[in-house]
Amino acid sequence: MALSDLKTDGTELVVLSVLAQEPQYGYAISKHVAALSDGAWSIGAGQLYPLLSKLEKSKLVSASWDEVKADPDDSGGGRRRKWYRLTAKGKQRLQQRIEAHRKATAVLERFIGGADVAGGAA
Amino acid sequence: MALSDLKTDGTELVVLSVLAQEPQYGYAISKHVAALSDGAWSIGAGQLYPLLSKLEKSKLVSASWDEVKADPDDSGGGRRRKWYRLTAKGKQRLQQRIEAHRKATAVLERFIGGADVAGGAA
DNA sequence: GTCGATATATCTGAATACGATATATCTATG
DNA sequence: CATAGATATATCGTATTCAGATATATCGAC
Repeated sequence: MALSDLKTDGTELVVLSVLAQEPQYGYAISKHVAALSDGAWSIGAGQLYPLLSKLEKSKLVSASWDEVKADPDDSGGGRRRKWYRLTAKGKQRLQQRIEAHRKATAVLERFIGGADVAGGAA
Repeated sequence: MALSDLKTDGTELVVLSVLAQEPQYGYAISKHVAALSDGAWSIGAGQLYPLLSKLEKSKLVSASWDEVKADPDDSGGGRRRKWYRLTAKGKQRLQQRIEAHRKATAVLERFIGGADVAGGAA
């Protein structure tokens, strides 16, 4: 496993978690991540869209375009948003990721615990 | 921060933690990691030695060769081993990494907590 | 009508991971 | 003695991944 669980795409875990609460479009996901992490984390467009595309291909999320026509008089079409929602398969994957993360964190605590002489925690 | 703290070199954190307990040589570190993680994790030579070299250059660890002569009486000795020990700077770095990891884990729980509807909790 | 925010998407240079490879010593077995 | 496997350190090469830069287009504010 080569320590992979410590980093097995934290971005994927976060995005799946966000989508587990409600369907979102890409830009909103990135804003949501920044907000919920108090600005500590950010997902750039260069990571988000390839990831969403990958998730869609592997059937973990389903996607559909929402054509927003704000007003019938509006000559233009409207801003296009692509909405993503978790599939049943995606929910399974999310639970797997959560379990793997918690297990990896527990193992890591064995290492950290023995070394954390200044932190105070036992 | 781009979600980096979730994975900011878990290998480095683990290696520093191992060295925080007592000086070790490379091969022993890799065996120790496998043992303490119940075989869940492994650090290949291709990752370990470049990492140790990097840590040494940045003064987080100090290293010295243990030249054991091929003494017939000295069973188990005679092979060249390079011993690594944490420097004061390395201990500081380790504490920083531990804090960053715990903080990142706490933030991640905000995301996971809202999504973990099927897990043991709920 | 220009600027910044919204919105999706790809490209690219840099860093990293991990297995494979190389060298050499020690131990166990035939 | 020969051979193989474990110990021990170290580099290489390919593949993946990152994160910023770039591209396109709409919308609201001034």
